[in-house]
Amino acid sequence: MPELPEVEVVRAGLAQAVTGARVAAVDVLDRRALTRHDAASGDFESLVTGARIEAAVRRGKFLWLPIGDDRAVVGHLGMSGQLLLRTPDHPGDDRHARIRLHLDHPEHGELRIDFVDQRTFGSLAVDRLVPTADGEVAGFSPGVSGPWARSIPAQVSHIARDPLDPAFDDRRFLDALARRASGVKRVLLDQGLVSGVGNIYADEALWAVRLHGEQPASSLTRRRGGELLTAVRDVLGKALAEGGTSFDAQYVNVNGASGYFAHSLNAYGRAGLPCPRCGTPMVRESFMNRSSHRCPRCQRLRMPRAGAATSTPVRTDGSPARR
DNA sequence: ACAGCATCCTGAAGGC
DNA sequence: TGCCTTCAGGATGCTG
Repeated sequence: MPELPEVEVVRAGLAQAVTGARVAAVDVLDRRALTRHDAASGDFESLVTGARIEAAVRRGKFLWLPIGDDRAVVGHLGMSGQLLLRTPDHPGDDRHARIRLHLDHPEHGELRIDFVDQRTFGSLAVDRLVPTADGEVAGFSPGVSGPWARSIPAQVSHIARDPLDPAFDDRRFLDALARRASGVKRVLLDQGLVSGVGNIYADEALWAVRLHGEQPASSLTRRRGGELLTAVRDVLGKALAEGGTSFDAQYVNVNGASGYFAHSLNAYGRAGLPCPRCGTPMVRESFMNRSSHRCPRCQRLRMPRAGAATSTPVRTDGSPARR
């Protein structure tokens, strides 16, 4: 389940069920689900079997289960991955079940985590934990802490903090925006700069602040950049409060239930439908092998005039230039 | 160093 | 019915 809100719903579901559990056995049904596992560090099954799960932590769209102080089981759901909590006797006959973790919890008894993934872009891996670059807590795992808290899986260390992380550095993000000539949507999707935002929530945030996705990031005023960041936080937070976005049974929580945010979408998937703000039919445009959705009236491209000093951002909110 | 594209994979949906 | 094309919420590695 792709973006931050959906991954957080999964993390929260796992945290309350599996923290303190021990891994009794592992079934790897499809080794393609281990493409991010470095076999040089040892066999996935033997590293996980017998381990005690300390917590469930998330940064952006990555989540991990610390096992001991310096290792974790890292998960990424890719486009279609699910982590489902099941009873030990569940048939688990899903066509796309890739990995099963059989757990034993001191209070909840026996249970199972099934990693199910149709398209196999997702994966599990055991990775070593390395100290965070800024020395702060690595990710989101409310109410639980331990020696692992300020460490991050090595393969996640290049991923930026997400905008809901208290240690997210707003100033650094705005500085980066000012330096990037790329379209602002592309920048929002760069997980090395700000994590957790994907195609849906990028379109939603851009709609909220009336920005065209191809607007050069460096053309935004600092103030517009700040408004965009606020909009990103707002849309992620609201989606999270509604349990994430689901269009079909593919995007579900650990119990297989869907979220409700699809009803609240203003831009994504609304090609041909009226813009909720001005009524103009929304358009869909091709972008990076996928789609962008926007209102052609509210979200216009405002290119800097040729010959204008590039250091002077253009106004992008439609208000008359002053001063 | 950065920007942008192709690629991994499976299944659903729509056109003919 | 069947075949073909297009599309899907992601990250990465390669190219220029």
